[in-house]
Amino acid sequence: MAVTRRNEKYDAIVRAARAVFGRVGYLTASIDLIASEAGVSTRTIYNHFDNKEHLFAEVLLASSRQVAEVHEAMIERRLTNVTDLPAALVALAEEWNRPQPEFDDHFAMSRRMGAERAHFPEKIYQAWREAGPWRVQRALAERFEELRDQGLLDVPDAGFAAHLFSVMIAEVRDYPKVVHAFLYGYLPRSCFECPGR
Amino acid sequence: MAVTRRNEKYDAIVRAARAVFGRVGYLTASIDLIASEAGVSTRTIYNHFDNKEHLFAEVLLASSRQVAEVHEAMIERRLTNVTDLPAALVALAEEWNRPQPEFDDHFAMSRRMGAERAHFPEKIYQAWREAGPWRVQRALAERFEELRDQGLLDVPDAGFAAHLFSVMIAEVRDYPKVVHAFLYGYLPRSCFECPGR
DNA sequence: GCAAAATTACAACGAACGTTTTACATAGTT
DNA sequence: AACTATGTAAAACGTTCGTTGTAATTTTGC
Repeated sequence: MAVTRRNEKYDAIVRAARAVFGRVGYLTASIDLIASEAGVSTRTIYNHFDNKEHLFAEVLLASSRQVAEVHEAMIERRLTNVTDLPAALVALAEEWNRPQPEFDDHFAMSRRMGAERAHFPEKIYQAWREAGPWRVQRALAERFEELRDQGLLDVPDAGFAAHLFSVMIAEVRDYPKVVHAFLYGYLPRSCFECPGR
Repeated sequence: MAVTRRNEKYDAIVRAARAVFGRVGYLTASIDLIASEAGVSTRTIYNHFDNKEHLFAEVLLASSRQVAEVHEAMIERRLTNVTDLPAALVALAEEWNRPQPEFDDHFAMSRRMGAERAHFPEKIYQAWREAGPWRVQRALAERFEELRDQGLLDVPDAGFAAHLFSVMIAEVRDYPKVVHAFLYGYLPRSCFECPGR
C-alpha cells in the first residue's frame, strides 16, 4: 500500500487517538485534543471516521490484535523447551509487563475497559475481549497443557490456571513471589500428607 | 441525632449519589440525575455540598469506612479458630463477594477507581485506598500471620500473601479453585523434592 | 495545466453540564 | 403570627463537546 497523504493522515489520527484514549479515557478524550495531537483538523477526522465511537473501536481492535500476536509469540518463546519452570514463568511475567513505548497506549486503554464499558456498545467490549485477553489466555492455557503433559505442571484445568496466572501478574508486581505462590502455594509442605487433600 | 428534614435530605442525596456514581461513573453522573434520584432539587445539593467533587469524596470515604469495618469483622470471624483452612478461605471469599444490596453501590464505585482517578484530586484516591482496600488487607495480613504462627500457613510475607489473595478472589470467581491454587499451587507434588526448591 | 481529492480553518449548531441566581413555598421554632 | 432555616422550581450563565457546513487552500494524478 503506497504511502499517500490520506494514509499518513489516517495513521496519525489512529496513533494520536490511541495515546489520548489511553491517557484520559474514552469520555474525556475530545476530538479537538486528538486532532491537535495528530496534527490534523477535526474535519479530517470526520473524513476518515463516522464518529468518535467508530474511531475508538477501530483503534482498540487494531491494537488489540497487534498486541495479542506479540504476546502469543512471547508465550511460545518463553514456555517452549522449558528447563527451569520458575525462571521461565518469572521471565514471561517480566517481559509481559515490561514497559514498551509502542504498546503503552494500548495497555492504558485496556486497563480502562472495565470501568468504561458502559460508555460504548457492549459489542465493542466483547470484540476487544475476544481479540485481546481471551486470545492470549487461550495460548497460555495451551502451553500450560503441554507443560502438564511433560509433568512440569499439575493443572487439572489449564484454562483456569491461565486465567489466574494472567490476573496475578497483571495486578501484583513482585513476579518472583507471584510465581513462587503460583507454583508452590502457601500450605506448609507437611500438610500435603494431611487428610482432606 | 434527631431526624430533621435537613438530615433526611442529606441522607437521600448521599444514597442517590452513591448509586449514580457507582452505576455510571464520576464523569457521567450528573447533578441533575443525582438530584432526581434523591428526590431533591439541584439547588438543595449545593446547599449541602460545595460542589460535585466534594459530594463524591464524602460519599466515597463514608462508605469505604463502613464497608471496611464489615470486612474486618468478616475476616476476624472467618479466620479465627480455624479447623478447616481451605473451607474457611472459601467461605471468606464467598462472603466477601456475595452480593449485598447495601454495599453494591460502593463496590461499583470502587471498581471504577483505577480508571477514574485522573478525574479527581489524587488525595481522594489515596484517602480511599487508605480507608478501604489497604485497611482490609492489613487485617487479612494479620490473620495470615496468626495462621502462620499456628502452622497452618507458610507465609514468609503475610502482607504480600494478603494482597495476592484479595486480588485473586476479586478477579476470579471460582473460589474453591482459587483457594486450592492459593494453598497448593500448581507444581506437581513430586517436584517438592527437586533441586532448586 | 487542470480537475479531483483531500485538508485546513473556522464558524455554527444543538446538547449537556456544573453551578449560581431568584422568587416563592414549606417547615420548624419561639 | 412572626421569623428563620431550608427546600423547590426554573431560569440563567459560561463552558465544553461532538458534529456538520462552508470556503479556501493544498496536494495528487493524469
